[in-house]
Amino acid sequence: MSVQEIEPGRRERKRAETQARIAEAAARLAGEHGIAATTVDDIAAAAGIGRATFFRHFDSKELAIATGLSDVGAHVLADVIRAVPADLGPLDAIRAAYAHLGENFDELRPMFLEQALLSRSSSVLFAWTLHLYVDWETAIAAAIEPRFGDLAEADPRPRMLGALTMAAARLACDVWVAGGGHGDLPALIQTHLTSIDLAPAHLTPGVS
Amino acid sequence: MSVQEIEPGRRERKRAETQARIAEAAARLAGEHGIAATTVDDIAAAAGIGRATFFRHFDSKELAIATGLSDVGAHVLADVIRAVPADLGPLDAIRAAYAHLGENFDELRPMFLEQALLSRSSSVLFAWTLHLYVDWETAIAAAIEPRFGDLAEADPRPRMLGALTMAAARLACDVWVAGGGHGDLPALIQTHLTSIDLAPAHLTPGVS
DNA sequence: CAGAAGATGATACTGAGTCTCACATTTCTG
DNA sequence: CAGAAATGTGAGACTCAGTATCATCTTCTG
Repeated sequence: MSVQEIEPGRRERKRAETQARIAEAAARLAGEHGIAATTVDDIAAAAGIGRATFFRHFDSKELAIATGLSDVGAHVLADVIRAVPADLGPLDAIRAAYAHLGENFDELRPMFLEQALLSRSSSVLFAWTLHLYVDWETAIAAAIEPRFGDLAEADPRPRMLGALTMAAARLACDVWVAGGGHGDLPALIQTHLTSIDLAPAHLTPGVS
Repeated sequence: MSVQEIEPGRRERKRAETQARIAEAAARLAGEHGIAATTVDDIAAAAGIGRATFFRHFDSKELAIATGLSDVGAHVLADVIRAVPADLGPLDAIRAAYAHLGENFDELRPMFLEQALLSRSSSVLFAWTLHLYVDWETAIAAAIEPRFGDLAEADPRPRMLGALTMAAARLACDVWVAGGGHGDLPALIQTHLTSIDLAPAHLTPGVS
């Protein structure tokens, strides 16, 4: 009850800022000099912290890089989903969010391509990228949950749809990168997302 | 054209055997003493090879452990899918394969639970487990591909369905582990797999 | 059987990740 | 507002993962 009034704790905010600074430095240095040539000491120095502090924020070098690479482009999806008209169903909301994110894709294209190539250049980094995807899955699931009208207790659908969304993004990105980064990535993601038809009518009754 | 006649190369077979021996030793030692307490030297010694040879077979300690953990239970899915009646559609084939694998699940339950807990006990190991899942995705996609009647060039459906299958397995396993490993894991996977209804009719026309 | 190609083990080296400790900063409490 | 408690920080030491090199041995090819 003295200096800080509105804030939700000064420590937490500083911590988040430091974390973002580390991730940004990690991704930038890895992009400039390559992953192998970027040491934790370099990243820590660039972020203005000590080496020990680095590991208090990230479990590994690769996780910091992966976080820095994707903070720019992906975790925002959950926020966009929340901002989309409330009368859209879960899947439609995701599609609308991707459409919204794709609007100024051309500006971001070079950055996206560089990040996609980098995260696929090392299997360690790719593994950590996949680990991050699980976090986003959870975030997406939480964001679309209110849009299910008939949600039972412990309903698997939000999580499954979150996983499906991230899978669509990842596989579409694979195709996009294989094509040299030309082509419309957001549209590719939408194509992937809506490619499979899992209507109950297609299930053969009696199979197990 | 002297001693080896039928074999597909002696080198390749030995290499596969060594790899399996390493993975088995890695998973066993990690299960007995924990991941942190298991060094690459230990694993190499237990597998009867030198330290340098270990890294010629696996990119990391965690990948070897993850491979050893899951070789027992999951990569076989693709083979089972191929063995299932040819007139079943892609999704039905996957469901039938899970049903088949679930038949003697009770015997394997303790092993599955131990492995699931272990792979979730360390975020590094979990990241590498996710990395393996991508390989399985690909294997599953290849196995169900012939079951799509109308497959276009570079059709995303097999890969998407592969990803969906692995997501269902992973998320169901999360729920299963959270419930203490009681409950019917194969049935949980099936529930997850068929939970989301992605019929085209549900897509609102005009949403971007 | 001889040479090519590849696998192996030993060794040395870099750097990731962990731990501990002294010190600084923030938050809590009276 | 002060002092206490809790938490964040950097520095240094240490273990071990992961890489590179080289001599030796095994497997394939003709």
